[in-house]
Amino acid sequence: MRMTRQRRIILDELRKTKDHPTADMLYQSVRRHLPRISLGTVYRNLEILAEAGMIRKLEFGGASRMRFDATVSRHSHIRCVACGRIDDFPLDPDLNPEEYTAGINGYEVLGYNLEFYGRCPACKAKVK
Amino acid sequence: MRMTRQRRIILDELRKTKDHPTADMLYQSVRRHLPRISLGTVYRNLEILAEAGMIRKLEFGGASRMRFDATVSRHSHIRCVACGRIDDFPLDPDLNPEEYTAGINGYEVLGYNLEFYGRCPACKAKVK
DNA sequence: AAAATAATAGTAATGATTACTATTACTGAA
DNA sequence: TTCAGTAATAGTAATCATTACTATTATTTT
Ligand SMILES: [Mn+2]
Ligand SMILES: [Mn+2]
Ligand SMILES: [Zn+2]
Ligand SMILES: [Zn+2]
Repeated sequence: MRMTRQRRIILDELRKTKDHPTADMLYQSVRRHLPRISLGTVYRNLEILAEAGMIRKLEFGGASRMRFDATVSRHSHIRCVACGRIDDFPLDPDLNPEEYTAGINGYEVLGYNLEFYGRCPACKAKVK
Repeated sequence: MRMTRQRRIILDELRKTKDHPTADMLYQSVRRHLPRISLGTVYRNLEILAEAGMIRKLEFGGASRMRFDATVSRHSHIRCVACGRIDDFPLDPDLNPEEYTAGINGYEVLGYNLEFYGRCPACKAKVK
């Protein structure tokens, strides 16, 4: 993977913020450094950087757009139901989701979504 | 809310299955009873039924399409990473997510996503 | 029955993401 | 230092699930 000027700046801009910007938000800030970059390049590089494990791609249920995160260590998020803002939500491995009542990051916690992923019986059987 | 023929059949078809069909899958099965129904009507009624609390609308991170569920009581789901199939995943309120290692529904559990929602400090301040 | 209202079928628009393509930039031998 | 091979880019078009629009039809109320 070549670290092109475009790729470098996209990564730097993402690392600058504690937000979890969309591709388009990132496109806007990268454009201040590279006015001729295209949105497609931003998408492609975010995908490649995520693939390489240098950033994380976040897709929330209910929200239409993907978000990107420079923090790759495992953590959860909390989304404001009013404005859509997304903040980090550090997990305590000893707590179950019901027990997070304290207002982390100043948020009022209203609820959570928990979904699992895995391999179904049929797909397990197929490839072993 | 009028219980039209279309709305009734959409609800019935959803209740017939333990799957978590997309709007289009439902559209296909409803069409066997009402060949002239439009996809827009299916979407609109699913929205209205969800609003009324008669069904649940599910939106998973990573999956592009919304899913619908006739079971309205609180439960989680597990998605097969290979084929996209979605099954119910009953939650034990005393367990934290890490502890679901046993293969529920015959699934091999690979991981989970946990996201919270609430109101951020700014939005809390705004409307009280 | 007439008027008011709700819902529908069919179609168009939306919008985020992905795909395509001709051009440009980098790389690493000869 | 060429020069071929490859990777990446800018710009644009396509995709596709969902939503919006609109003229018509169905149901309820008066
Ligand atoms: Mn984060
Ligand atoms: Mn379910
Ligand atoms: Zn907010
Ligand atoms: Zn499967």
